[in-house]
Amino acid sequence: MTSLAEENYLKAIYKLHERTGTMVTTSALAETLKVSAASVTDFIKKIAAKKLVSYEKSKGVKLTEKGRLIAVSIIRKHRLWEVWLVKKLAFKWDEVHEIAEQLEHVISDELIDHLNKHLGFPTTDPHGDAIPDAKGQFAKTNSKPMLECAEGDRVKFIGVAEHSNSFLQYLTKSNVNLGDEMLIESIEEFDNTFSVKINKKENKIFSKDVVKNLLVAVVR
Amino acid sequence: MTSLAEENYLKAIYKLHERTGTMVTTSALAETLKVSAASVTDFIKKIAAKKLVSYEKSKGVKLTEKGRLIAVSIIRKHRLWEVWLVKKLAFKWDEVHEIAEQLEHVISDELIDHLNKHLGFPTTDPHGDAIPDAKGQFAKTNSKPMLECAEGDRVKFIGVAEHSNSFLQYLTKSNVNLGDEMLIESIEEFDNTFSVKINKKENKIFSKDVVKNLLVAVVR
DNA sequence: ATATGGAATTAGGCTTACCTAATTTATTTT
DNA sequence: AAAATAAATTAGGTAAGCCTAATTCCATAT
Repeated sequence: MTSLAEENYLKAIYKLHERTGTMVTTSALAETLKVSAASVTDFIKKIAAKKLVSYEKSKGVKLTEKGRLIAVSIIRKHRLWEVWLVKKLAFKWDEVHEIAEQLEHVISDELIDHLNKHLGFPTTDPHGDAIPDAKGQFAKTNSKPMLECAEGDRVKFIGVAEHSNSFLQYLTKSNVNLGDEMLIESIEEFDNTFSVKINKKENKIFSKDVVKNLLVAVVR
Repeated sequence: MTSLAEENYLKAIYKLHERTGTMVTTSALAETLKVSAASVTDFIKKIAAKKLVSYEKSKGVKLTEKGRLIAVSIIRKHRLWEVWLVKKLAFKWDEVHEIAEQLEHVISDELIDHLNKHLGFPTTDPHGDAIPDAKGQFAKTNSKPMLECAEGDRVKFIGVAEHSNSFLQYLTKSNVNLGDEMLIESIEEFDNTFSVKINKKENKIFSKDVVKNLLVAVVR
């Protein structure tokens, strides 16, 4: 018996913890869920009573293993639906989030199994994020922000650290796509502007704001 | 702004009206929605205030055009999802109802358009029910229960009047499938048992309870 | 060690969609 | 037509998930 609200709280706690690595604060949750801090305090007490989170008054919350499994199953569903929307329904990668936010709450393990099979058991979503398996395990990846690369590195673009429509649309418009191979030709030390050769053809200039959000894997 | 509960009430009213042809009673709604009659009276007043139904106290409700359009759009989504579940995900026709009951409430016109296209613009669902178009129009069909046929009629099995799992599973088990051609060889006058030749090969005996739920179109 | 500003909690309320019990209305049966 | 029965409505109440306003807690600066 997991309500819609519960699923959204657990998912938000998971994602905030992923970003910060610390306990999740009431105000951060209120901000992401667009509800008042008072509502968050209220709700947290309820899910703490159900042992989905551990709660330290005035300090914040952390998912229990039970809560984590629910959160991850929602994320799994969300990402599988995103793959479907892009691969089968021809949506763009910047159009799928809101729809997947609804689809992720549909309850049927058989549905998810069939969908997973229909998609050929994908391991990443259209933004390069890993899809956890049915047991809640993530394959670990060796990606890092391009910002951490050095001149001369040859890398593959495998994910984004920022999922806003404006960033995704900037990449689409610039014809930068997941899977592209990139050679970092030079880095301007002053402002971290990167000069990159893409797929051995085009040259592109990326600002620091861009390279810190491009996740890459070093090739060779 | 149509809530989940509203969508379910409107759909239930639509379906009950379709079966009975009359105003829909409080008790019939309570029965199908599995809520108390008092809750129904309550809710009906709210949707009547929104002009989704016309309500005559103690007599029942009828959908307004506004309410009908919402109900039909839910039915459209439900049936498109059922097609997807059967055609693309390989579910059986008796496994899709509950899942489609959840998917039908996902809100995105673009999603439905893309899904419709992905499915090749189907006009009927896996049970032979017509899928209304985006404007809420149904193509009219000329189907009738096999019970109304005469000896010697050659017909095509195009739908079911009863959607229970037990009936659907009976048909599957008997290897009777949508699209089968059937020749009515004889009818036992006493109890309306039909002897039918299917696809010019197998002979089958159908009880009255079966033939009244097989919807067919006369061929030629 | 204390004051202060921001974060969190408590108190008290609201709305939605449900409930049971009591009452009223409508339909049958006698 | 009156009585009995069935259906519908009203009255009063609950839980979930939200709100604002008031209060308390906590970290930091003085």
